[in-house]
Amino acid sequence: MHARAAAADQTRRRIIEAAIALYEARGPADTTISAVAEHARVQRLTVYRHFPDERLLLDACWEYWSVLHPLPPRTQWEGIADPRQRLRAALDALYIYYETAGGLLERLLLDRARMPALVEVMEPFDRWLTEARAHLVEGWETHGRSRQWVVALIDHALQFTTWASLARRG
Amino acid sequence: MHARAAAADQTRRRIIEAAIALYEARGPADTTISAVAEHARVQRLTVYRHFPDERLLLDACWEYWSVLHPLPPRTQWEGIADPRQRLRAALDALYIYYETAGGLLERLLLDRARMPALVEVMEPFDRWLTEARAHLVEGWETHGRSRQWVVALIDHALQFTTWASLARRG
DNA sequence: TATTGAGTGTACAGTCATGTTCAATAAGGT
DNA sequence: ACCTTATTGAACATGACTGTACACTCAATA
Repeated sequence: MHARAAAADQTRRRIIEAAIALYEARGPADTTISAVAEHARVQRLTVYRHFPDERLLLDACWEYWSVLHPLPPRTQWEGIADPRQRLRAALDALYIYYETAGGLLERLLLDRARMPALVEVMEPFDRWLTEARAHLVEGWETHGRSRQWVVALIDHALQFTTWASLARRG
Repeated sequence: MHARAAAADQTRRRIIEAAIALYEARGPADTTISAVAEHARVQRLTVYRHFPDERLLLDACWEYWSVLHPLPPRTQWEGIADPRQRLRAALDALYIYYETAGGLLERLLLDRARMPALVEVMEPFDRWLTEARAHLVEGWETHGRSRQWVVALIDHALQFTTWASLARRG
């Protein structure tokens, strides 16, 4: 019970990689099981065998992909006392992440409105952002501005769309 | 030949308004002809009679909606000499537009990737942004930064996503 | 060697939207 | 009163995708 399971795992991986490729190309909401099977050069039934529910495929893809594109560890900046330097370090790390993960991430974020399951699947990403923001808004002086202003700006800087908009022009 | 044409126009308007409502709720890409007919309380065939092609419906909706939500005239700021004040005036006007038009605009921008026709339909909007940017980037002093930096920042400030992200928190 | 099971090929029923046709209705126009 | 026409209601063929079923192959395993 070894070479057998390995072959099955190989098939499973092919399916996952095909799904991710299609997610990236057309977005998960427009990716059909049929297309995944075809792209993985596998019978449609085989996909159902490995992933009876589409949600299971989604989970598997996210897990597989998360290992290839890990979110930057918060330890990189949470020791920095100066809020300005801390934010800079955090944004540097986050923007590198966006740079490498952006291909799929963009599609996932776009399709969240249409696929409720995506919101749950991407929960680690949202939690990362939320916790990072909570940490990064501490310690700033509000030069006359309201504190809400600082939060809004930092939150905006963390958004993927912000990085995408700025990166488009360098 | 009067009350007759008026009634037909009324039906046409009901269809357009129903379509816009659905575009705003689910996005144009996920709006079916059947749903439009149902929402307008009209037979599906009637929709086809008025708009043989889905593209024609899209055009009619954009035209109808554009009148209700006109883009701010560029004359509001193009006379201002100081680039800083000029940008401020332009952003004020644009953000008011986003405030009122955002409901549908957000959906249209989201669905552009899936509906090539949308890109053509929204061409006036894109052209507005392009021309505004070309005008607004003039006259700035680049304090050591490259000129590309100025363009990127102004372009970013004009984006709908920027307004949406900042407006979410005030 | 007999068995197990992953994967195949085909098939069928069900759903949903499309696009088109046809006869019937009801109201406006002349 | 007679024509015109927008709208209706029903029908039909088509296409894409889903989910499930069944019989089959072939290689790994015990």
